[in-house]
Amino acid sequence: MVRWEPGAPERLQKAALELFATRGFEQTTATEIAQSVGLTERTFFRHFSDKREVLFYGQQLLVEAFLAGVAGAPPDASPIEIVAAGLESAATFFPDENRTHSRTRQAVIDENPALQERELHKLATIGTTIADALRARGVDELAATLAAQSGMTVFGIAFTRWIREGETRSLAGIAADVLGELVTLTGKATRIGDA
Amino acid sequence: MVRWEPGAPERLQKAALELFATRGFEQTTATEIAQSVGLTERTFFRHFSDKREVLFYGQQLLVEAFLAGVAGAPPDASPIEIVAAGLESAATFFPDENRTHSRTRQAVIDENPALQERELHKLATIGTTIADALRARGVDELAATLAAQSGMTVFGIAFTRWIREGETRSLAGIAADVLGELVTLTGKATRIGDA
DNA sequence: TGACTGACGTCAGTCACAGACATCATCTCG
DNA sequence: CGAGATGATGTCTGTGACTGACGTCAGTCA
Repeated sequence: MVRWEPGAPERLQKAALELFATRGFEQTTATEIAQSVGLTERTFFRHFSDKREVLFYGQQLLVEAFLAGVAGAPPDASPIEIVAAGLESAATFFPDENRTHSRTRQAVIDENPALQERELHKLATIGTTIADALRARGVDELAATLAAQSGMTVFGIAFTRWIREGETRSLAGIAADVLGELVTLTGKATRIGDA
Repeated sequence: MVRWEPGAPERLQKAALELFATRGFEQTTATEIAQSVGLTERTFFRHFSDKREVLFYGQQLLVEAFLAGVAGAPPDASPIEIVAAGLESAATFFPDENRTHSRTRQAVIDENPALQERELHKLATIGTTIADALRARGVDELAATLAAQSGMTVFGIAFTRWIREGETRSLAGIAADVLGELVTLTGKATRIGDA
């Protein structure tokens, strides 16, 4: 006989997404989420630092996937190539079966500025972590920051496209294309940095 | 005989920055800010949609400066070159006399995640606006988004460096350098997008 | 068996924000 | 010149996000 149902964070996360998707983020209170899975508001805030965080549970795994890709890049790879390796590795965290779920989640985020802020902050934090990893590999400060943040830009754009209705390509494939486009784009800046 | 002192938003903004800088953002209540300039909490929230927003008052002018630069770019300029023009124009909004003030403000933001979130969201919003402007010039969707977001990345990095203790170069100069470095970096991605 | 721990509940409090309504100097127009 | 419109403000009141302090109790382990 167990005292509580196990997996409180997961149950809260699932219930929260469902409620947010139907009623909207602001129209859903933390108390409602907690009660819908037989818990109290206080317990909700023990698992998640704030109401928004429940939607971002598990992001640490994405960071680790990214870093694993960075670590696996060949020693002579350029910063952008290292980031490309990170992107490819991170993309494995979003298999095509997750597309529908990701779409639902993103729809909720896209409807609420507060959630967009949190998402951007998460991406920026990952970018900082990647930049640290690049620096640890000997990349200089500016190049590391630029490459890492550009990688986050590419990831964000690729993810948005991966989510699109009718899209069938894998996230990794899209990310590679977007990164390629970035390279092409900057290559056309003939009047800048052509040193 | 006037009923109220004029310039309520400006007075609130000034007082808020001072209080945030001394006591910290979270340790300062909206009521305190308002009372310090002889107003009430309710009036504070009439001028600013939330407590964080008081630090971002006037960002619209930055957007307009950016857009003016974009509009002034030659018709045959590449997306990156257009963004470069926008950056140069936007940089004029931060003359060197403002360095100390910007430094103080940024120190407050850097200490609080909630403020960082707002800042990132503002930057992203500007990026979206620039992307729209690029698309209006005929740049395709992906290139416009990539160029605009990259521009925001460059702006952010350049601004951080402009703020650094001991830095004497202008923001425009630093931004041009950072953009050049981005072009150089992506040019080294020999295994990617070399189509 | 008894102390200990971990996950939870209860209670009370602070503060960010928002709606409704009153106030009053200034402005507008007949 | 006087009545009503206007706009920025104050007052009052409520909700919901979060927090600290404390109590509870099943399972663990010495």
